[in-house]
Amino acid sequence: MSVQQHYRSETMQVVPMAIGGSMPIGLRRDREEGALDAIASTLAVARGEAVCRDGDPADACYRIESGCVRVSRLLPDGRRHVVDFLFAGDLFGLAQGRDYDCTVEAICDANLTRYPRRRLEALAERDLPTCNMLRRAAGAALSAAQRRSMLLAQLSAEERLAAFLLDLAGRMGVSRRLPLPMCRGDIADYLGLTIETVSRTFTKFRTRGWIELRGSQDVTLTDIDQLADLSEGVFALAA
Amino acid sequence: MSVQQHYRSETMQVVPMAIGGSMPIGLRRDREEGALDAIASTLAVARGEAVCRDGDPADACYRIESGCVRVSRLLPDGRRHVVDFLFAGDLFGLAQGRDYDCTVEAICDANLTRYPRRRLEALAERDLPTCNMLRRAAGAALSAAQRRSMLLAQLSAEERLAAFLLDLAGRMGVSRRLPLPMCRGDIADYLGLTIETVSRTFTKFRTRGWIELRGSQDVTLTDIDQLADLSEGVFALAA
DNA sequence: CGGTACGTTGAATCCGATCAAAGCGTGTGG
DNA sequence: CCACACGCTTTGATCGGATTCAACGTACCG
Repeated sequence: MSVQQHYRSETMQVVPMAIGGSMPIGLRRDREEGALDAIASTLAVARGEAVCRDGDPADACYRIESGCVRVSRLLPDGRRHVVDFLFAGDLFGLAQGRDYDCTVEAICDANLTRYPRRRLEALAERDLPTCNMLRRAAGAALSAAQRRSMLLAQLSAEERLAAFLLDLAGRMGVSRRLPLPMCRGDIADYLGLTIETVSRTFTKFRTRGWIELRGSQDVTLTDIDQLADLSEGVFALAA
Repeated sequence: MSVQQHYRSETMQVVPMAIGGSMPIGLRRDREEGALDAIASTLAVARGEAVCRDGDPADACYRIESGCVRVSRLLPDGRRHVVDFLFAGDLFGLAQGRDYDCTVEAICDANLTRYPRRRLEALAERDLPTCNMLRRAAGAALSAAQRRSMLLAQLSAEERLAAFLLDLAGRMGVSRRLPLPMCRGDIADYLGLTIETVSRTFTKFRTRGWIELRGSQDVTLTDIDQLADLSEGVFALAA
């Protein structure tokens, strides 16, 4: 069974999240694009570079065109939380606060489209198609965020990693071979685990023959049924 | 320091979440209410009764007018996850799927306003103010859901309960004395802990003099600073 | 070559889960 | 009115999965 099949049940378009009140989306280039294009500019970000930082004035919203970015926050005591990984088609930055409450960094070279926040908000206020698109995007992102809460609240380390791998494969549109753009530490902070636990769990999956690893960032899912079974259908609830 | 002060930093209006792609909100009765009122009806639900069940056709969206409801889901293996508790002003049911993916039950007698889903969606499609209100509500709900993910991923049992109590006090609009409408099991399934751990943590807080308990559902927050300190500012990030 | 950053593996520890039993409160029926 | 049962909560003892601490391996780069 392919990953796509597992994920077909989802809302069709793979939908990620976004940052603090900002939403992630599967924005479609279609009719109304004209209005959006009028205020858009493009931006290339090299691997490791930040797009914005927690605390900066939130003056723009972005769409990922290619590459992958990591959205993260720090707790006062230094613990880091990875809010999400965003891929092509995802939006972020529609925060309601004056400032960003997340840091966004490229983990692969990425190309973004930039929408000035004031102008995008003004457009949404008066343009029904834009408003509806953002509304739908936010709804989908909310749905994804709630599934993630369930994952974090109820699943074990193995279950979390299995769900993560399947979700990622679905979002990246691959069926078996999955090039992981992020490092173990990123995955750990995303899943609420430690680096060591993530690493050990990868090893377990490998020794059970559920995945193959050709280097730490190149995973092949060899037994998707087992992984899906373990993941408790967290990402197939909207069946 | 009062709980309100701790929470003033939040988006003004206390904003809860909603169910699967549906959003929770602080809906304001204002100008455009006319259009919404035209399709609204009211509904009283007694404590313990269900408003809708996971798997039912999702034919309506609701706003809580009074009381409190619990939104929950079951994993295939029987584990339960409490997605949220909703109070007066909160919305739920704007799911994108054909069916509800959550069960919603009253934990206090509650009064709801019911909006037929097809008509509400049609209204949002053509009415800019309604669309914008839903868009904002979804954004706020998303922001809240992301804070909750951080809580679940990074905080210890004590930190989670402290954050929960402060959040609840803020949402219920009380400063110190907090009538808990939900039982220990509900809190456990909301925070990703067990009943026993929740109970023990309440006891710890009591013996440290941070809270007083007059019966298990009547809590008084006596040292909010300590609780806020423990909660790592998870609910004050949008400062 | 070192050096550095990342990943894996091992051993010890700890927090929260699990198993078990005992309190408590409320409501119902004898 | 009391006895009892049932549901919820608290507390105790033990277990186990994930973290922590530590070491080693590996790849990349100056």
